Amino acid sequence: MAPLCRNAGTIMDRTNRNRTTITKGTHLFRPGQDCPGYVVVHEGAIRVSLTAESGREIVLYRVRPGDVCLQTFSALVHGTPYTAEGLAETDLVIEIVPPQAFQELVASNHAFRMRLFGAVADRFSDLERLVEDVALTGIPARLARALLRLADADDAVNVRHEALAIEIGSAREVISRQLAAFSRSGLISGTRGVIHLVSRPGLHSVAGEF
Amino acid sequence: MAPLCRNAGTIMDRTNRNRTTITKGTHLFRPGQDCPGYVVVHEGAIRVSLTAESGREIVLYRVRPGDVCLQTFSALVHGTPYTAEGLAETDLVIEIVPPQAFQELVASNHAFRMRLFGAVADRFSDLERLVEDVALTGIPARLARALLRLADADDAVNVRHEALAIEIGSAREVISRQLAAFSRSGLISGTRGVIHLVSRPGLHSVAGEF
DNA sequence: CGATGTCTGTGACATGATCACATCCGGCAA
DNA sequence: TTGCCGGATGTGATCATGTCACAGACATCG
Repeated sequence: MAPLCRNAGTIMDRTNRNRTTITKGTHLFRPGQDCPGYVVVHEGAIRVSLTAESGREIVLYRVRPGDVCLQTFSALVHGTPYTAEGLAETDLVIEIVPPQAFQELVASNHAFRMRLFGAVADRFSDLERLVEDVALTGIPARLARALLRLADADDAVNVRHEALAIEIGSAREVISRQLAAFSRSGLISGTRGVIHLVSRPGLHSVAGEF
Repeated sequence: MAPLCRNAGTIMDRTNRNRTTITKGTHLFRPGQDCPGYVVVHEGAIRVSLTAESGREIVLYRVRPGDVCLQTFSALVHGTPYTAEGLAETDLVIEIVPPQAFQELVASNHAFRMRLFGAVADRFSDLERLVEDVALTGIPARLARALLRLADADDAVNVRHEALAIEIGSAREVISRQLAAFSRSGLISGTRGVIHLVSRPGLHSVAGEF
C-alpha cells in the first residue's frame, strides 16, 4: 500500500515571522493554560509530559523540528486549554502561529495539510506504543528500550535516574535497582553519571525487539 | 479561544457505496494486516485493542458512528500495516473507502478534512487520558471510571470481569477483588452478572473526578 | 578541608500482577 | 429433578513494581 503522505518533514520552513528564543528549562505550557497558537519548533526539543497529583510523571513525546506538537494542535482544533506540560529540554527557537493564521494555513495550503496529517499520524503511533509499553510491558524491557533510544553514537547515556524514571513512567528507585541488575548482567557499565551500553544486542533482547 | 472545528459529527453521511454488514464478534483487523481502506462506521461499535504476548490486553478506544478509526487513518497515511486489533463489539454496518478515494476526499472536500482533524484530535485526547490512567492512576480509580463509563441509564453494568479487566488493562483477579471491595463499601451492589451502581457520587469520588 | 545540597543505593512495606486451584452458576442430558 | 459439564468468579500464595524512609556518595563552593 502506498503511503498517502511521504514527507512529514519540516513544516512551515517558509514562514519566518514571530520567531522566539526560549531558554532550556523554561515551561512553554502547563495544564489549564490557554493555547496562544500553533507551536512550530525550528531548533531544539520540547518535552511534553503528564504529571499526576502524586508527583509521578511520564513523558508523552518530544517535539523536534518537523514534529507536530499534538497538544497545540488538539487545543487549537477544540479550542480547549492545554492538558499536559511542555518543557524546553534544550534552548529553543520556536514560532507561534496565531489561531487564525493557522486556520488559514490549513484551509489554503494543501502541502501543509498533508504534512500535518502525516505528522499527526506519526505522533499517534508514538502514543499507541507508549500505551503498549506502560500497560503491557515490564520494567526491564521498558528501561532497555529507553536506554537504546537515548544513547548517543558512542553508546553513552547521560541522564539522571529521575529523568529515566519520567521517561518510562516509573520511579527513581526502580530505575536504580534495574540499572544495577543490567550492570551485573554485563549489559551496561556504570549505573550513575554516564552509562555505557556494553551489549546493544543484549539490550534489544531484553527490550523484546528482534 | 474559539474552536477551529465545531462539528466532529458523522463523517461521510453522503457516501453510500460499499456498505457492508459485519457480525458481532468478528475481527475487522489484526496486527500485521494491510489496511484495505478508510473504515467508516455507520452503525455499531468497533473495539480497538492491543494484546501483549502474555495475553494481557487493553482497549485503546471504540469507533462509533462519527468517530475516526485512528488505526485506519494512520495505516493509510503511512502506508503501514495495522498495529492493533479491531473487533466488532456489536453487529456493524460499515463502509470501506479505498485509499485512492480517501485521498481524493481529503484533497477535495474541505468540510471532510476539518471533521477529520476534529475527530483525530478527539481520539488523541482519549489516548492521552488512557496513558494518564494506565501510567499514573491506581486500580480503584480506573475501575470506578470504567464502571461509570459503561453503566447504562439504569446504573446497570453487565460485563464479565474479564472484559472489565481488558477495559482498564488489568487482570481478572484484580477486578474481582476490587469489585468485592466496592460492594463492601456500598458503592455498588452485586459483583457478578449485572452490577448496579449504588452511589455514583461515591464512585466519582473514588475516580478522582469532582 | 569541611559544609551543603543533590543524586543514588537500599531495606521495609503497599499495591498490583500472576499462578494455582477451589467454588459457583447456568445450561443440558438422562 | 438430578447430575454433569464448562465457563465465570473467588481466593490464597508469590512475584514484580511502586512508595516511603533514610543512609551513603558525589559535586560544588567557601
